[in-house]
Amino acid sequence: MPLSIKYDPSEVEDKWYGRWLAKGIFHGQANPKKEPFSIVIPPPNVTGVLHMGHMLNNTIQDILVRKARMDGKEVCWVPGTDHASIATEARVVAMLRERGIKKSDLTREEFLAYAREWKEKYGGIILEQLKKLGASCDWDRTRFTMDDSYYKAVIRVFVDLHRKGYIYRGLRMINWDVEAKTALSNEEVLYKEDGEKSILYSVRYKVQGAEDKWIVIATQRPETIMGDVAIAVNPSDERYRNLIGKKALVPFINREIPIIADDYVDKAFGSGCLKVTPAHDVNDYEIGLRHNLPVIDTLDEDGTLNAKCELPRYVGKDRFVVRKALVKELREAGHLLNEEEFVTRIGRSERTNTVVEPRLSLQWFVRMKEISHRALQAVEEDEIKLHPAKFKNTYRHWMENVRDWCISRQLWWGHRIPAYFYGAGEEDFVVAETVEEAARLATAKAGKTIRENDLRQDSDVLDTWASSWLWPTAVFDGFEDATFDCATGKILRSKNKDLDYFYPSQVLVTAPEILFFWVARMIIAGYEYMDERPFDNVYLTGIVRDKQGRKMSKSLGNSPEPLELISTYGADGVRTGMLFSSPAGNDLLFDEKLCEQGRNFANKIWNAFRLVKGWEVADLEQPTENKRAIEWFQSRFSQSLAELNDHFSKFRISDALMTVYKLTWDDYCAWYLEIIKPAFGKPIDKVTFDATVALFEGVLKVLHPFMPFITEELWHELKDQSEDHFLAQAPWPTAYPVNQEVLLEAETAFEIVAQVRNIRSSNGLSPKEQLSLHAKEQGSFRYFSEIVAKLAHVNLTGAAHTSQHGVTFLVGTTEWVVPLEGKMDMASAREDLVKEIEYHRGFLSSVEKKLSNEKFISGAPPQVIEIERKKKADAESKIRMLEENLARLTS
RNA sequence: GGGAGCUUAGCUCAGCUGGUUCAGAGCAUCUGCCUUACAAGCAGAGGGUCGGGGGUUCGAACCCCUCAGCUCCCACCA
Repeated sequence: MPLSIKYDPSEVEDKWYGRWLAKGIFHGQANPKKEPFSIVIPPPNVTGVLHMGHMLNNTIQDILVRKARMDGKEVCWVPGTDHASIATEARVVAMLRERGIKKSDLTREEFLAYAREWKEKYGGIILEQLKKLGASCDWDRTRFTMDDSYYKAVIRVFVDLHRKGYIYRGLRMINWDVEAKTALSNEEVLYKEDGEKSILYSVRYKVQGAEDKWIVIATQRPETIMGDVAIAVNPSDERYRNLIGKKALVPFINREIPIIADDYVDKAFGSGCLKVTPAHDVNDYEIGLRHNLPVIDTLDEDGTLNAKCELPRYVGKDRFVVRKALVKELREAGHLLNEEEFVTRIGRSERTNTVVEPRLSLQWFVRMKEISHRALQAVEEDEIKLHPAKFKNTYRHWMENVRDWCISRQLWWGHRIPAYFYGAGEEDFVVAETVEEAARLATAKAGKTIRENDLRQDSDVLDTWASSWLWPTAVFDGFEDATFDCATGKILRSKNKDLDYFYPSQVLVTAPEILFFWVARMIIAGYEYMDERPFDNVYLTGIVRDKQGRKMSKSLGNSPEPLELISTYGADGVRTGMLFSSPAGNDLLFDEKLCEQGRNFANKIWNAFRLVKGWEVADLEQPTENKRAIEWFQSRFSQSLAELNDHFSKFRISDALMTVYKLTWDDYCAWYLEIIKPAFGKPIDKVTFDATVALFEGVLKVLHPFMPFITEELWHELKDQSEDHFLAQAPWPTAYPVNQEVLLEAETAFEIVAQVRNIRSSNGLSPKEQLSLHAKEQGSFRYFSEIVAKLAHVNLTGAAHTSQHGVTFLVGTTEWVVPLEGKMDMASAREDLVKEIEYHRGFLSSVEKKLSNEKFISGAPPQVIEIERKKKADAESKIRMLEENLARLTS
């Protein structure tokens, strides 16, 4: 059956993926005879679907992993998913809302049952999609951050860090949704692009102890003035310097508050005076801490004012109602001096669209400074290398300014904080892995019997990153009872074979935007629990954007559907397409044309295969040019291989692909196959054929990490391999001896061929027309005369007759002539010569200028001067030749 | 506001320690080809004052200063 002219990936891909899986070649396990190579996948959100970012990220991981497998390493790429508490909970809430169910009407257990149902339904999708891409993960090891063992690990770590004093409970301003009566994460607070219109009110406060002296503040929240505890001015503000240290009176309630100085205040904004309300503003809270001010919380959790506002007429009324009424009162009392419209950024709840209220509450924190200095050092000293290295700066800056990490989230979907309360006091709690243990500890702490039923577990869950930061160890069950020493809080790696063997992993491939959220914290946890870095290298990919440079997003609708791309262009085509323009750390401006280029490349390989496969092999003598071609390609292949290995070692994956691309297309197809290709219908000699297949095999091998499917298919077709012997497991090729002389001569020969083709093209001569070619000097070729003759369709003849009309060209310093009696376009030949002479004259004069510069002669090293002298001599002789030719053409 | 980075061909990017592997690659463009593996292709060609200005040096895409533009991260203005 004749082979199709086009490569069809559809059947090929599923076939080979199935066979690889069936044979278990992606599974890795401790093997002391081999070097380990492991990667842990950045776990995608469990309910997520594959997007272009995943495609890029996982393609890179797969390339690295497949290369390592061919390098003979014991490879383990651990896949899995993240429970993604906020994202998943939000989606479950939305799903319930569609069904007419409100989260607030459900108990925690009911809600979690829905969430689990959701997870079961959608949880595996993204991993199945990764298989379509060809991802060679060790699927037997698939993990989920809320698997029982993983859950236990997270809780164990919380307990351990608390015991070590790294976790504490503290006050923190959070975003509060007064309608849903719940805290919101930053991600759930939305800001309108251009802000929202609001009114800035100027309100006067009486200065204590001075007749008719007032201080004017600007606020957009007059309803909070009863919570004021100070007025702040900038210390360098001359206008108010004499007021610092005095007191002011809050309107209506006449509470005394100090006038203080703080750098935070912007002299130019409003009146330059800021009312400080620590309970209702983050910055005010910070100022309050600095100046030791009290906190007066005048708002209840439903957004109404409480008794602390000291104005009974407003207690129980909504903050916006109060604002309106209070503005009226202020105006009537003459305290309102000005109202102006201005645009401000107001946060609204993603869930209820209500204006978010900053609110103080008790949260759990990790002390980051204390726990993170080894992690900073590790990157500083290149114990962990970032690629590209420019991210070191960003990393350092963050680590040096790291703030305590708030790890509690007011959600249900996640790891529930293992703190158990037994009394009303702030300190009446214990932290324990189990409720039994908690009861025991509580009894001891309280000094009286506390039963499990008397305990209330903290209702919050942990930040998602407080589970995923354990990923590199937890996926290997590092925190299981048998290997975790609860007394020291260290993992005993010798008791866990897999962990001992595969940790640390060789590389982590992820996006720079989670360098801090995730990468830095994994490093911290790695040192804390393993006493060792979690990975040797971090490869940071860019963001996938569209052609116009916009981030790909659902709402813009500019993100292609990955699976459709795969079915249109083939997985190999999409993989290479994504990598054609994707150096580490650079954003990828995605264009479907790149996938098209990838598909075309696959097709090119396919057709090379068709050509070779179609040859009839005969027991002939091997033509010289074939022998030379084989020698040359072996050297060329080895050169590329060295380049390729170098690129891989530096994680320059795009460059590696480009090397393979050019080796395949230019060197193997365009030059090598064209040289050895027998005339139509003629057989090829066996020696050449066998060598060609062997060389093809080498090309397929280096292509395989990038294009696993087509290469596996062709490898089997080409060599009749047994079905359960895979290219995916074949050893990476080794270099042939490199013959520099052959390489150099090939370069010259190919340039001559191109020059002759150019002459045909500019003189309108057919490629088939036999021409002759000769050098001005003898003995120009040692190996390549037959090859030039074949490719350029020329007869190589002896020295030129100077009288002949012909086109000449220079390659290196040798002059070549193609006699074209009567067939040539004299005018254009002359024009070309004149242009070339001009160019060389210009070049010559710049060299001469350099050489006549006294300072250059005395300052530059001798070899540089020597090079310049040679340039001068070469240019002069070229000009001489060209001028002679021009004279001949003109005569 | 604090920090980091970028600017080289129409586009996306290489360019390591300052000098012949220095001005490159892929794509796109233009010209000619349906030449028996491939038009998803073949052959050939054109294209850049290395963001502007200044400096250091015998010599600068590369080092320093400065201006302009862009991008990202963190904190966010009562």
